[in-house]
Amino acid sequence: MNDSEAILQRLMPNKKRRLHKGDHLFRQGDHVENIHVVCQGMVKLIRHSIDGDDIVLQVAVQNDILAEASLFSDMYHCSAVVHSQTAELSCFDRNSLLAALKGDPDIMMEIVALFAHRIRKLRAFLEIKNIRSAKQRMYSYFQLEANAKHEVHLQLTHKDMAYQLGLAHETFYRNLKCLEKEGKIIRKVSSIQLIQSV
Amino acid sequence: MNDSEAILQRLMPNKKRRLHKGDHLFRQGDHVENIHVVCQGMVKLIRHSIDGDDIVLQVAVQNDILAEASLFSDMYHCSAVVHSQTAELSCFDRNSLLAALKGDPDIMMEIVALFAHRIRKLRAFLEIKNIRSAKQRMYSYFQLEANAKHEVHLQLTHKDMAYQLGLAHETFYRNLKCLEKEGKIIRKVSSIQLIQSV
DNA sequence: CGAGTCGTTGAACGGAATCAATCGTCGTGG
DNA sequence: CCACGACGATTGATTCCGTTCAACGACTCG
Repeated sequence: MNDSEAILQRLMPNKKRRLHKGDHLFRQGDHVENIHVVCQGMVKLIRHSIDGDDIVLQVAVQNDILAEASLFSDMYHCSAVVHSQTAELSCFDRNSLLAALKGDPDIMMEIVALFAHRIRKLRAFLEIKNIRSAKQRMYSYFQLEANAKHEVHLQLTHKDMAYQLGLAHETFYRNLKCLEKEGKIIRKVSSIQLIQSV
Repeated sequence: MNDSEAILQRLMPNKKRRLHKGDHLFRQGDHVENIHVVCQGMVKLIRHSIDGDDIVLQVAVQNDILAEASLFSDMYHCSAVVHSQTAELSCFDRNSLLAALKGDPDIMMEIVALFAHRIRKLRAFLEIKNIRSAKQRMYSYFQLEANAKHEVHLQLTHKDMAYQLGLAHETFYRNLKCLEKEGKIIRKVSSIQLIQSV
């Protein structure tokens, strides 16, 4: 269960699907029938362009809604392929969802809030990727993801985090070690503790 | 006028504000009174952390809504500073906006659609920033921004585009030249024409 | 038990950042 | 009206840091 799924579930029942690496959830050009939320695993959204170049539009992990925009489109503008060994998805019928939304302004407002929150986070992330230094970029990321106790709860593997930060995983490991050595963070089993400097 | 402003204007009247470089639109901790849309110029959203590090959350340009999430918060979680020489903003009273939204499900749905669209674009952008090669990153960006005629209309200066792509502006110029030399693009006065390969 | 992947470290290379300098343009103010 | 400053656009030279290639141990899952 996760935020996105929880809100949508209050609107209508959902179905769970379990898929495996390489499976297509949908293909570019398909008619939009379902809206999906990732419960477990990793799904890549890919846009195929005319000249053969594929652009990766999103690497969706836990709690991500697959192609929010497909709610408002009859056709998928990209393909979704499972990238992890397995993936579990929550499916909602698109038309029922739209109808239910229209009939429930309160939940619609919650959706607006959820989306607004996502946008803020994505924007912050974009700026973090403008930081040249790998170490600083990582540290800013931790600051952003940290809770009130300055803990970063790790939901992704280090390798996946490295990818999201736009770093080679080796660089990520090296700088993680370095940050620890400098006393700026403490690595724990499934979290990272940030240390306040002064 | 722009998309964001247009939708909000149908809900309620707005006020225009003109500001200058260095002006604060609001400060972290301030009570949220207005929602702003950038009409012209560049505004930086900055979060100040306890240990003095400032994280840039967003560099807002034309058509961007400043801190969508502030709609659902009583206090600003970041400061907004004008970064260009001048900036023109459209202001909407937050409480009136919320009330108007609740009373108009159709427009609320449009907002959901607008946000969904933004999210998709931001996600695509994030993935583009994972492309290591400057040239490929730029080309993917152009593909993403291109209209049906494979034209990219330039709203930002090259320097600003470079920044958004996370590149030094020199690198941007060099690779722009290179892409043109390779016949992949044609530079025009206020647009770039993409050439389909094969 | 073996395949696959994560986590980790080392060495070398390459490409982007950085520093630096020039030209053109635009706006401003004396 | 022109001189001046500010900034965008452009190119060259050099440096540096992140990528890449490579290799290994640990762990999980079938």
